[in-house]
Amino acid sequence: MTQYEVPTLAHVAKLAGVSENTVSRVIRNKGPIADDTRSRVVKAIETLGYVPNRAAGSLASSGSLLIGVLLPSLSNIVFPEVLQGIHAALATTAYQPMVGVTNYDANKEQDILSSLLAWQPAAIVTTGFDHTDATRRMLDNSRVRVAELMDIDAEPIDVAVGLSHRQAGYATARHLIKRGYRRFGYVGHDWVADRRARLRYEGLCQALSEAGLTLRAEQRFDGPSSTMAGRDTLASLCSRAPDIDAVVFSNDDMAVGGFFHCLAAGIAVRERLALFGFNGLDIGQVLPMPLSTIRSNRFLIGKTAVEKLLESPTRPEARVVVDTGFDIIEGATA
Amino acid sequence: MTQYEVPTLAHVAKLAGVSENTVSRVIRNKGPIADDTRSRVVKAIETLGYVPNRAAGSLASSGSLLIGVLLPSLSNIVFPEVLQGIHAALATTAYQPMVGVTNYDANKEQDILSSLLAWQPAAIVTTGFDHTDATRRMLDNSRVRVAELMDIDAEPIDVAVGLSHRQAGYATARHLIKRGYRRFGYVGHDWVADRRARLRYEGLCQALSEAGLTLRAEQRFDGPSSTMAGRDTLASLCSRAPDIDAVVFSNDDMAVGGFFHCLAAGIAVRERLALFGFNGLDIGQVLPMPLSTIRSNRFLIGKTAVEKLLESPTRPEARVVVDTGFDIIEGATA
DNA sequence: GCGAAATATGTTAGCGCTGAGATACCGAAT
DNA sequence: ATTCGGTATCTCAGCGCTAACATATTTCGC
Repeated sequence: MTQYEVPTLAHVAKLAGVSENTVSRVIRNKGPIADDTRSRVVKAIETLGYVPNRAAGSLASSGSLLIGVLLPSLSNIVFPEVLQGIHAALATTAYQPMVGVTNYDANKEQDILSSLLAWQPAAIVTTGFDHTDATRRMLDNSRVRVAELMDIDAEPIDVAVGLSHRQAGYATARHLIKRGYRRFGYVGHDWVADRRARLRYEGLCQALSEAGLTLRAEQRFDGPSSTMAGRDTLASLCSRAPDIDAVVFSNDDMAVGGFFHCLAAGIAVRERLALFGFNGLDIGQVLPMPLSTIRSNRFLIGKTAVEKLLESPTRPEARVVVDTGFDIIEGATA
Repeated sequence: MTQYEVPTLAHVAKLAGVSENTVSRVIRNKGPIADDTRSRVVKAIETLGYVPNRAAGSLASSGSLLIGVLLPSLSNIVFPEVLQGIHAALATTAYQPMVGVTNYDANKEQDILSSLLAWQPAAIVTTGFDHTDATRRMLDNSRVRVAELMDIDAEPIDVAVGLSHRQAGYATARHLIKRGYRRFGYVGHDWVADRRARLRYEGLCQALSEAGLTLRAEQRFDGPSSTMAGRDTLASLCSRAPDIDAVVFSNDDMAVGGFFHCLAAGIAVRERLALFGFNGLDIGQVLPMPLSTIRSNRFLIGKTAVEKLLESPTRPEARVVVDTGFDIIEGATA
């Protein structure tokens, strides 16, 4: 080995005085190895600073220790949290995640998926059920395990882990009705991209309708959710419908923005106008009045998904749906 | 090809009636190809649903289109933003990022780095200058390109992209002094992990000292930064040192928490107590009073780093330092 | 109209590793 | 002693692709 050559298995094998295959087995902890041999090999690896070439390994074994992860966005803190759960579940294993960001675009998802599949991942973790036909076909052909996260309101390809957003919306309305609110408003964001926000909205409307109520006013910001969008959209809603007594927001980011609007406009939160979010983000719970909202267990969703996937290398007969549930956080704003 | 076999180059080549190499060249857009041949190949690829095996490609060409990314955390929104910049710069290329999360732990960074290097990435993007010796050695041996992000207050391995945190701290103090504040407090978080927070602190102290001032009181939360930590730590600082007129926070998360404390405790922000953060996060700018802070250009840092790395596949002679700068956001809290 | 350059494609030898099977050695049971 | 099963190791082909070179065909300058 010259000074400028990256060491390979062969170099390690030669230095340790064993065959390449033996080195390989030491590294992968596979098959019986004499203690003496093992320590010689380990020493050789350290001496050379050998780093295995996984491309070669993956090629030879036609498989890899990669988990492909497809997330719609990283600016919405919810998804980094899911990713943390995924990392947590993988921490004790030899698997590594490989992350792609789709910007809520099914075609982009398809592109990224194909480049992820090119690495022969052991499994794919993706978000929601909105996939192109080509995406579904690729997933089927590759026969990798697939987890679809966040949502359980549809039939999964293999595993789904999440919560029923429809039920969450429904529960929101029931909770607010029980607390005496009657004149409801809704502040949302672009739900072409965010199908789950729409499901919550539908659940909300259904519960209202069952109680003989309707939304007095609603307004959707035409773009992704953000605190600023929540603040401005609530401002606009209030000027159009000053008589509402409770506003449901599409999520906590929007709701926190709404809270700031109330603060600036001198609207007494809860007494004059109740605010309700979704997600249970930290930021909502640190407000001078903790935000009333629903906790979705993002970390748990990521973690559970990976655990389920690693249970078996091949798809089981039956599809699996894991409901990670949700809790109402009473808070002080509704 | 039987029904349950994944198609390879050979299958495509046979179907299109050309050699494997020709197919490979069509896929990689390399070398001259007759239009007629190209379309036959493309059609064959589509017919078979062929997905190239990158492990094989990477092995054959001893290189890959991967960029290894090492981030200390995903819960601090700053890093997802950097990652977005990285994604943005890669979007027009065939490169893919492969992300690892180190939890601010240099040993974990080392472990993850070695598994990233096992995929023969074209470049590594990491955070800060705190690496173990083994990490430095691995990076040197592999001779991949390396970008160290966020910070430019030390000598980089190859490329550094970020801002001078020392100067940012210094500028904070100068700004506040100019506005008439004299009795300073500091609220921070665990800076064993977050070296950059400490650099800002040092710059701050230096500027104060040059102006004949000192920190009247300071308190550090023993854990990662968060809104809640900021709120509670400011509360504690205020009870110990009620006479201060300005508080510098280690970052915006902490500062927003501080703002909430003032709100809840009825402290008039700016009139009685000025608040100053760092980062220029959205959340700070949506408060009823926009937070006075310093904008660090996270997205730009990620984007620039990737652009610099892709300029050349090998390390240039001279090390490169890109200062993405910072701006003072005047805001309304200081 | 001939050689040189440009264009288009084919051939071959690995890249570094792992799976399958072969081999060698040992102690225990017959 | 012979067989046997277990343990430890080796041999070797080949995963799917690409680099390098070889070959064929066309184009063009003069």
